Amino acid sequence: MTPEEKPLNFLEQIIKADLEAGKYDKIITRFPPEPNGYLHIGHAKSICLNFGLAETFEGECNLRFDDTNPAKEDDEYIQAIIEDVSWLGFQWAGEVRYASSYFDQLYSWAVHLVEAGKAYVCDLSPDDARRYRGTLTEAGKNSPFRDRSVEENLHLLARMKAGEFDEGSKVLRAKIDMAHGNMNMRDPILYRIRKQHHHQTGNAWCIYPTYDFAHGQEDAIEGITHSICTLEFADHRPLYNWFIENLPVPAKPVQYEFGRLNLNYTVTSKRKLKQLVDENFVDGWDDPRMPTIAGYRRRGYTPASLRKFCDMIGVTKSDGVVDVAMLEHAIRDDLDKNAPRAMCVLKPLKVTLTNYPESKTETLTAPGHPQRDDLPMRELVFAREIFIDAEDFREEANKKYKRLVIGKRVRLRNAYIIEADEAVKDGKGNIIEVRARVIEDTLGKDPEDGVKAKGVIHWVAAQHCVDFEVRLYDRLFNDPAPDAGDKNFLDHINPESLQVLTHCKGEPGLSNVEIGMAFQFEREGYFCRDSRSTELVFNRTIGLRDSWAKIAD
RNA sequence: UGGGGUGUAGCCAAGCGGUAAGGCAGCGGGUUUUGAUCCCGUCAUGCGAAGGUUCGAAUCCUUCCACCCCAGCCA
Repeated sequence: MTPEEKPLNFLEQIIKADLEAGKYDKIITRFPPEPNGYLHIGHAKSICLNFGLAETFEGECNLRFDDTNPAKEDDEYIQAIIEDVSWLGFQWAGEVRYASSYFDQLYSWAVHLVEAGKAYVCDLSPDDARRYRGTLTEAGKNSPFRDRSVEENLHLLARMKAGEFDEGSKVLRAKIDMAHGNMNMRDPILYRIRKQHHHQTGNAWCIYPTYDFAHGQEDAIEGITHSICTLEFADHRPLYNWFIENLPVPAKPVQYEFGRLNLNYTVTSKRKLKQLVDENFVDGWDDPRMPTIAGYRRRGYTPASLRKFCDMIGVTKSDGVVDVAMLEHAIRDDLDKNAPRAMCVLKPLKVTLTNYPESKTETLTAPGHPQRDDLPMRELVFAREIFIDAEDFREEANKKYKRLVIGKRVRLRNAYIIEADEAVKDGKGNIIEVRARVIEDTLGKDPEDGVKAKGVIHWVAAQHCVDFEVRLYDRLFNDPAPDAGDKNFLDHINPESLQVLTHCKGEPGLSNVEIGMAFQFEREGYFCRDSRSTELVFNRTIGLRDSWAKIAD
């Protein structure tokens, strides 16, 4: 399907209609993360949505940190988030923005509500406040502090701001309706006392606005036209609108909600991801097994693959669970088209070519990519002793096995056909070497005797290869829904999510590749050079699709 | 017993009264010096259920059912 045929999602339909109706000259969206953790794949969906909408409709998208809770936030997260959004390939309009830079304005709007008799200082303790709030099916009751005079409220609010009260002793609440069916409308809290150092404003404040009181007003200040958030905020919308209607804001943004991304075999909850990091189940926020943008980056996923994935899954209001196979498809698709090929033997088994002279070597050339001639050719050295993968040899096998078997032939990728003669074993019966023969004149052609090779295997010359470590990553969880119901996600961590292989043997060209550089190790999968190791280490991004694996078992 | 939201194939998802797009996964076949890629074919008489309106319903109406979110001084 060509791009112009692609159906519009519900948000695109709304925006298109708004623009056609002349409601806006230009749309402005925003991506508003709280800097309390690293961004994960679910955020990637939101980023692609918000920035994508701005791109599609020639509008703008802001990057704004929703930093209203200093207790959970950290500057480290701000830097990481900025890097991740940039890496995905998006550019925000103007400078990075902070909710905290609007604190003065927010405070004066709080005063405005107090003056209008629409907000009051409440002394209820957190426990009492909960009791007064009622339940899902029973109305709450009014706080005994609800009818304080405007003057008293003004005075108390000023004293809260001045730091005269303890944390938890007072809050500022909107005066709406304690019997409302929507809990968010039962006199929601606007300000709470937090005597905390803030990463942006330092010690300037000891009261901080809540999400509800801050978010819509931030949107209004920035002239956001379409404020897009996830489904769980849908019942905050009436409150969002209440503030917009009761405050002298410079614009009237509208909130829309979409279904957040859920991925099977994956956990996407900042709290749980933080726990994996803090309790050392993984190596950090950018551990290649983490579903964080930083993790995918280090794993070898490309920005294009993540954007393609977000494009594939669509945007709707239904909450489903996307099959992680879709993500894997997106990265395979990108890397298949773009990653140069190389050969790497993961589990080396020596093969001696008995009819190939000991002193002889040949330099062979191989294409950088089978379907692309714009990628440079590579040079391979062929010699008497080579390594093949232990999995590619069996003393005997049935007809389905298309690799090296004694008495049978196999094609060495980009080189000769060989035929195996015998397996050499150690005292315990382990195969330690295979002795084989090169079939003459089979470089780029079939043997003259007409006996073709059944399969193709990869190899490297024993004296002309690079030795390095390879990290084989697999999914972090072995349960499709590790945190469903009352399951403990930690019980479903895949013990084989990381397998470290040392002394893997790669072709010579791999000796000096850039950090992050991606390759397809032919017949194995896609790998990229790890960004945190000074030594040569390759991370497996994803294996090749493997129909043999199904036949084999 | 409250409020909000969602139900189209194993999964994601088009569809907006004119007779069920597309992708992922799967299955079958072809090409192949990667058991990859690529190509071809196949995969919902059916749209949560039951009624109704209509020449015609996944689309409109009624009732019912299932699932998700909300009782933080988190976002």
